[in-house]
Amino acid sequence: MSPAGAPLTHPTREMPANSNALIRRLQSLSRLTPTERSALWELLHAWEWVPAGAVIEREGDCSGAIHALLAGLACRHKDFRDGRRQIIAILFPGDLSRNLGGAARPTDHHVRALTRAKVVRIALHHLEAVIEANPGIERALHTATIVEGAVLRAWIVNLGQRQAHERLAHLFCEIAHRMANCDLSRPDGSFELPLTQKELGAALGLTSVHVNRVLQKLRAEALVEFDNGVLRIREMERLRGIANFDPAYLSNWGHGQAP
Amino acid sequence: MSPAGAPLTHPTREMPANSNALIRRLQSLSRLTPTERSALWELLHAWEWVPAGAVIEREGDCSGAIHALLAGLACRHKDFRDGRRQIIAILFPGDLSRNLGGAARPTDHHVRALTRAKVVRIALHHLEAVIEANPGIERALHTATIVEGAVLRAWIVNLGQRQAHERLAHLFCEIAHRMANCDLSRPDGSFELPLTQKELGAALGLTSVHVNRVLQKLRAEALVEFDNGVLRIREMERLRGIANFDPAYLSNWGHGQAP
DNA sequence: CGGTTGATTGAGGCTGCTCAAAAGGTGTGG
DNA sequence: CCACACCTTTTGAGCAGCCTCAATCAACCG
Repeated sequence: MSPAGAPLTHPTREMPANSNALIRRLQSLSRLTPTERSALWELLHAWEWVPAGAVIEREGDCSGAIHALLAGLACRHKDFRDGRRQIIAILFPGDLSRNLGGAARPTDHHVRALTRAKVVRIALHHLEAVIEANPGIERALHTATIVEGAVLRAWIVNLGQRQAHERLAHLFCEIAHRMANCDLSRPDGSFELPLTQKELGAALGLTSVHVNRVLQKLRAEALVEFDNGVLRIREMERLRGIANFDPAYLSNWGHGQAP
Repeated sequence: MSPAGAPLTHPTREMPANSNALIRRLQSLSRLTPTERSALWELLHAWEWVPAGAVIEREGDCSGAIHALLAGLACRHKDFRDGRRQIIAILFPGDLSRNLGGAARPTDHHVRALTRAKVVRIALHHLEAVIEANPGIERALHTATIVEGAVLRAWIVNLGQRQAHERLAHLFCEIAHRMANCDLSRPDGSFELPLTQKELGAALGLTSVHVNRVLQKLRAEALVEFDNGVLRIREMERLRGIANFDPAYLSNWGHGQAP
């Protein structure tokens, strides 16, 4: 809890680095020096809460800023004119709205808060200046981009090859692992997941009606409980078997430190 | 053909940089100095041809090397034990088997030649040394990663929301644009695309039987011709309309130079 | 010529969609 | 406190997109 303030020059007593989701994330991807941690900390103090449903970044935006999610859940999604919506990715605390290096391009999708969310806007020139002085941060950000790419590929496989119940099972497995990585799981393994069935459908390429029926089947087989925005996976092993889920893609073996 | 052992002081007459697909690609993503171009050239002289179907990189591989595709087509794909296969991405000349920074992790999918392909293996430590001396190369590689991410997101939308005929139309549009970017289109806009209907199905999450029927419909409406491994889009505008295709995600506006 | 691979066609069936309506929950205003 | 609107979940009936299985045809190759 307390900052573990090992002074280099003298990293402030005010920097509870471990309480910041982005710093925690980057630290798990690549080692950060105390200087780098405090440089990050400087970027992140002007956060604010936004309500569920708020648009964090609009499609077409090229305002020269990126946003970091510090608490809550968000998603990337693309809307069609006829009402179809695809959720492309789910963002957890510590995720960024854009990848470094692509920040100058207009975004091709919306980023939206799925829950009340703690968000900080980071001006691009500001971030670049910090990176300039702290190459370790750049390395960590690029590693984050790599892991995100692996998740996108897993989603493609999920949408392309699996049937509805396998698809939902896989999504639940992924979310459970990422929740645990963010320390958002309760002791019994359950966690808050305030997604509607419509939103699950938008992530899975299914209608909310069908999600409902599939969910009932998973419930009936005592695999999961999902009520009141809380998901509890009762039999992870069987669920993993159904989904053919392998969590390797979510971690960063090989580079930096392992979780 | 000949390795062009150029001293980096004088940018040799032997370096037809524009004849190398990777150099051309990176150049289009970010400006490269002559020194950087020749440093890249050094990395790429030991290429070889591999036959169609050859595995370029195996799932689970962590050999400390990445592969660059210099000619031909390749794909990333994931296989299930029961025979299902999803093609996750199509690689064009100038694409890499892995993203820089993730090269030390074991790959989570196969990379396979779709046609006879010109491939060069690049040892990781070698690449890192070159990047160390030429930061412009690193920037270009990261931009390539960003663009690749945009393509993955477009595939997720395609698989999740579009019906078979829209899906196929979208894939054809994407391929046509990327072919043109690689100067692989003929004057009449047609190009070689030696994919089987089974492979198209594996990319689109459809069976080859259904791909066949959808293809017939597109043909019947005079939208495309697809015979003998050659695709010709006869009415790009209408095809784009069906697919709801917007090519913006394939380019790199904002950073470096525009195509 | 037989063997193999890919394209094509047909019949039938299942998964997941559409349309519709009812039930449960929540917040708002009278 | 109730009435009302609104959203989400749930359920049902019918349909359609896509799959499965199977067979035929065409091209290529040793």
